[in-house]
Amino acid sequence: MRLSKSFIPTLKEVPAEAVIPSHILMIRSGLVRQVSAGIYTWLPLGYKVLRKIMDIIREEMNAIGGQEFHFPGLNPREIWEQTGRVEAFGDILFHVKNRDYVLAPTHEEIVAYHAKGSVVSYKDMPQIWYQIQTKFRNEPRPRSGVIRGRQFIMKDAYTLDKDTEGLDRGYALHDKAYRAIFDRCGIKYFVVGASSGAMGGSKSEEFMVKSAAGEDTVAYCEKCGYAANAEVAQSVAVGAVHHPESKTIYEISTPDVKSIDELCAFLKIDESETAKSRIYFHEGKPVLVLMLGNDEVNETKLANVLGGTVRPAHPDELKEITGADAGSIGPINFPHRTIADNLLKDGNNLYSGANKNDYHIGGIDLKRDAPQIEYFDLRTAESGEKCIRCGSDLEVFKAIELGHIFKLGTKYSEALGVNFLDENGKEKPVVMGSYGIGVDRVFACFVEQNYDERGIVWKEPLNPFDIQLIGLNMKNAAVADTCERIYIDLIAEGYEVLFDDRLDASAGFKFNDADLLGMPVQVIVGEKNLKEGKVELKYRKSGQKKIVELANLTEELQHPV
RNA sequence: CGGGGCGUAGCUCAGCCCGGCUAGAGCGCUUGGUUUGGGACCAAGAAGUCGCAGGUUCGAAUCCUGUCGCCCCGACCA
Repeated sequence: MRLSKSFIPTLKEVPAEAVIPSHILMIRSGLVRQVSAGIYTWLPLGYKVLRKIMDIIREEMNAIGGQEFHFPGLNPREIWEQTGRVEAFGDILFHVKNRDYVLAPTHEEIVAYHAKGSVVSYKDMPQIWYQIQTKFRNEPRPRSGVIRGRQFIMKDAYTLDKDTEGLDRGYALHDKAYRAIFDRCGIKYFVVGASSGAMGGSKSEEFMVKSAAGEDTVAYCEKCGYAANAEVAQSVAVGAVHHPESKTIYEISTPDVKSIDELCAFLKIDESETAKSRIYFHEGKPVLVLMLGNDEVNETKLANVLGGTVRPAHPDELKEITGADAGSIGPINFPHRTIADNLLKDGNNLYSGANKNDYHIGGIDLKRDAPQIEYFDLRTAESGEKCIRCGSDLEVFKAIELGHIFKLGTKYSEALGVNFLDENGKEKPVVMGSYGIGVDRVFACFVEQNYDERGIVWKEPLNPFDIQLIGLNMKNAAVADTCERIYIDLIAEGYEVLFDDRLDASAGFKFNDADLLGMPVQVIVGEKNLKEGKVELKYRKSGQKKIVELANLTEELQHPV
């Protein structure tokens, strides 16, 4: 393709609305353009790559027996009422104003609609149905370019089975297909077991990519693959020390000491000798939560332990409950339920608040002085702690969700009456699974993982072109003629070539554009080298350059360095 | 929905606090010429109802009110 005739609007300057690298580069290199918040046009070069991603997805979905559909984006609201999801989605669901239609944010309802009355016998199953289609969600805050949009492209698949064993098989097939898809796209990812949230159903796994732009926080062990959402992640951390001699408790005047850091500095002690108190409300009653040192309370774990929901106490409530303000609260003589993190279990000679402003208590032996305490895992795992499975270092970081596979079960088939007759002539609801991939996210994540200060660094197989052919001075007849010949030859060899044939662009301009666009190989034709019958090859990733005989060009291209 | 920021030419921004001649710069664009190995140079030019609406004022990009949009943090997130 000739650059002079292509619509590839590159930008030298960073667009004001973009913040994260992939978003900036996707706009700067003319792949996408924003139309409105969370709404993007895929420009020709970007769409070319997007199609390559979709082709890979198609191949792998077809390989596990998937059949491609194209479901409508516009759905009758009535179907969504039947599963209760108009209410469940709430404001996220787009409603059409002049008809009783909604814009589909996913397609379980439509799949169930088609299955009903058509998939009627156990002999009709299993089925794997999928599509690659635009989805609509009225996100309250679109962000990070195409990573969270109001309109996005999703590959969604659905399995229909007669029993849970069938569902297990379909689920396993998708797990395999997803790994193949992300591997082929050249994306570094990991898999996290997750709760299935509002989708309903039991088991689910998320395919994640590490990224500062991510919306989830996960703990991950590279060594053994242990990965968990930070809300539930466990880790091995050093607990409170049990000294052979337990001191007796004593009160210490600690004027203006409010935090653990200040307490440690004031008493010249280590964090591991302190216990931090937090007051939460659970079912209307206060609960003191005691953590080692500066460990943060994990509210998800706390809620799981107590059952139901919890909320932190307001500052004005603290005084009433404890007799002190935040910073001086402690477990000794605390009149309500007290629970503590496992790391404090054997602690003695600890320091904590005295429930009296500006006073702390030292010499605490929790077993002796607060025997009523119940112990649970309540802390949030942090980087550098050890993996509970293999003991290696655990890393906690932000991640983007690329794909999610769910065992739905019979939620939708029961709601919509999608039943079949089994071997015994007994009527049963179809067992469903649901499997999504954010196609635009695959694109953005690839860019997040493959760029440098000059631009995107494409690699097989997603690269939009194999080669960028650069004619440095196209007004020079020898350069122009040689470029034309190389262009035709390379295409004949089967390469996809982007030919920078612009007449008026200067050399530096073309070099910078080529680096920004990021094709794996640049073939550079300039007067200087051409006089000696040579052209230059530049490999985008390494930056390595090589002057080669024009006659040997195609051969050289077959042996990349 | 809470907090913060921004809206001036295709893009990036200055001007606004402290109202006053004809609203600016760089990049990009058009025309002509010179250039061509790391975002060239010279000359001439086109391009903005200063987001929108109302108000204050002799006078508003600038002050006030409202409204819409965009970005960031948080909440939310199959």
